[in-house]
Amino acid sequence: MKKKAVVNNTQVCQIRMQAISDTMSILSGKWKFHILGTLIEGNRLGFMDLLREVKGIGTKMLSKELQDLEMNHLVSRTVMKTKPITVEYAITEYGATLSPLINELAKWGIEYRQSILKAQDN
Amino acid sequence: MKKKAVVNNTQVCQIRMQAISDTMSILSGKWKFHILGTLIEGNRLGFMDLLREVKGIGTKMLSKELQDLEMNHLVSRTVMKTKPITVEYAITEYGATLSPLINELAKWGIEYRQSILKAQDN
DNA sequence: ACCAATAGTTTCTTACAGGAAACTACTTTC
DNA sequence: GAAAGTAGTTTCCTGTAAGAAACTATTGGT
Repeated sequence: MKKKAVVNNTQVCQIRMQAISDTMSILSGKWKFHILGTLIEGNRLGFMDLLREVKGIGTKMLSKELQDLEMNHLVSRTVMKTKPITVEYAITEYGATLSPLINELAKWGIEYRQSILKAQDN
Repeated sequence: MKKKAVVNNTQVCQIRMQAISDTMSILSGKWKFHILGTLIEGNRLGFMDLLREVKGIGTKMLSKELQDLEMNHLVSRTVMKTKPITVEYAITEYGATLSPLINELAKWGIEYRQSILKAQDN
């Protein structure tokens, strides 16, 4: 009798797994959370502002990541008719729905650090 | 007057960013969430069980990812004195603290799918 | 003796992510 | 007219993630 998968073959499980993959794929890469976090914090930033805020990122990556985020409607891009032209990036209403998730990530990471410190005290 | 970063230079912000990086680094890779989700669902699984449950993964990746998770105390590995030897992997108490985060990821992904379907109805 | 199942490790190869630096293009300021 | 600021793009290079396949090693079943 061959064994089969028994845990992960319920439909609810499949859908959840797929959903997690979707989310992670949209937020993949080294910089997405930094950019989103920065835009949630200080709304309406120019390209050069973001380049300064998101420490370590280069123009290529910033440009590419912003395009990804814009494509997924998490960030809006507005060209202003100033001279020289400036571009304003902002978090969208939809992008703001990521806040609880980002908070969970931050919360877990902070607690993780604390648990390591505690473990070292022994 | 040179512009400086103004949004992300508060200490709270720095700590949160670092925490998010920590979390993402611990959960990095294509398979971590699948493995953790599977172990949360069905506790105590053998290596071959996981190989069957986590669809698409190979032995090398499963082995490596389990080592990572064990190193970070999210998963426990117990060698049973059966013959032939079997190994039981289980989520730790600490690993279970990831549940809220995993739920948020799944929730957001499911809502994302629904928002795309709605947008197509227009 | 041979196959199947346990739990991995090792090797080889490929694809992609990401970084550095140079470049485009326009405008304002000195 | 040169420098500096706006917002990117392009090219070239490298390290790592990941997959496929073969291999080790032990034991049980027929």
